Amino acid sequence: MTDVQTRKLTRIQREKREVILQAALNAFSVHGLRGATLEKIAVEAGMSKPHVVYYFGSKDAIYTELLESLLEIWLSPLRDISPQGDPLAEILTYVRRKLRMSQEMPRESKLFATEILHGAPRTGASLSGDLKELVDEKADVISRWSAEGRLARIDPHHLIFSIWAMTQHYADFDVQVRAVLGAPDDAALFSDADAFLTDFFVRALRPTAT
Amino acid sequence: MTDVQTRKLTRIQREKREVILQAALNAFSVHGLRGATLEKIAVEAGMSKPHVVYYFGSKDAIYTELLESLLEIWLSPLRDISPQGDPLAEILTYVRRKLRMSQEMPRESKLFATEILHGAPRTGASLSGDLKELVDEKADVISRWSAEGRLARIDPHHLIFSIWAMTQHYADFDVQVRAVLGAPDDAALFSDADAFLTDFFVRALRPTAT
DNA sequence: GTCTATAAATCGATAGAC
DNA sequence: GTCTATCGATTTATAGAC
Repeated sequence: MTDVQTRKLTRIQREKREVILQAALNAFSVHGLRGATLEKIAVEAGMSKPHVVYYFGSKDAIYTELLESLLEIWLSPLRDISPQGDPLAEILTYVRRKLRMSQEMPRESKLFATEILHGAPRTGASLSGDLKELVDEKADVISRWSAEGRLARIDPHHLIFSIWAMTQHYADFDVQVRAVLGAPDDAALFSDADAFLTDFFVRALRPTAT
Repeated sequence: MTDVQTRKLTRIQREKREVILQAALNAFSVHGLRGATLEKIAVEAGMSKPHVVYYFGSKDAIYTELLESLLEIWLSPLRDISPQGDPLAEILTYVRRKLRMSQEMPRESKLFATEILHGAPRTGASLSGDLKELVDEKADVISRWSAEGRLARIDPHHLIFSIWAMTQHYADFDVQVRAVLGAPDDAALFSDADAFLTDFFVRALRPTAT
């Protein structure tokens, strides 16, 4: 390992790495790992191809670094679900934060989507390890809420899947969504989606009166 | 154009093309257009690389042919929603057929998912043309049902998006779903998903008593 | 129709000057 | 640290024998 990655970084080095990571995120999120080229990343980052390699060692290393550095942010809304909060409010907040992330971080959403779609060769261990642990923990919380009658009886794991699916759909398949809706502006689209999802989950999750 | 595609096909030619298309579907659905190689397709199809090219002209042509030939099947459940049927039953049937397609045709689901995720360069016109037309038509039907009080008041376009998202999630992100659930067998997973989705959409769509 | 051999292009990564 | 030039590997597609 002779790349700059393994040593202490100066401010300028950190900034350069950040520029490269942003350019790489643009490329990878649209074309995938194989489809994106070092050349395209270098041009967008405003430096030469060897210079990009100099900072990360390889194209693969940039991709892996992106995935790892974004994972915590990506999972934070789920992590923040609190057992002490109001059940319906906690879940609605989670849904809304995930939807807002689809609006504000569509590239990150697509990056994870392609990675998992292609079999998660770099993230497989993390999925069945840390992610499973986190989801199981929150699923337990939701189960308890259901058992206490504070939430409709519902399979907590599949509920979490449904939230992932519905919110990330607006980022991952935005081309299709916008084509079908006739290219609405961003604000209108996500405002409608927020209203829809809120209403949808309230109906599905409000405990039925006994 | 000198490939066999442009001429009338014998039975043997059709069968060979079908073998190639199946091998290509395996490769493209896992690795995407760029990630899949002609070599891998040829090996799996049991013939040489030039032979594969001989039958379709190019790797791109195989990919495009796959997308086009699968589109009708892929949209048929939506097309079959009948304005004459019972509203809730029609939509639940749609949800279940889409979920069954995720179980039985995961490769096709992933093929469309990667295509749209990467910006739908080959399908863009079809999305804002035929697909938009079909979705708008069915959205009108759902709107009428809502207006007549036979279904909850709900945004029909976003309802259709939510059905796409939740059902296709089980095919497109199956690696993640299985990792989080601890690798359940196929039958159990989709049986649970069916029960969850049925219950979920019944709650969300049943008209509220006035 | 089907193959082997290979051309042609692309792309990730390295060498070496400054 | 940063560049130009280029290597070497991969990969799509073609040439040409059978």
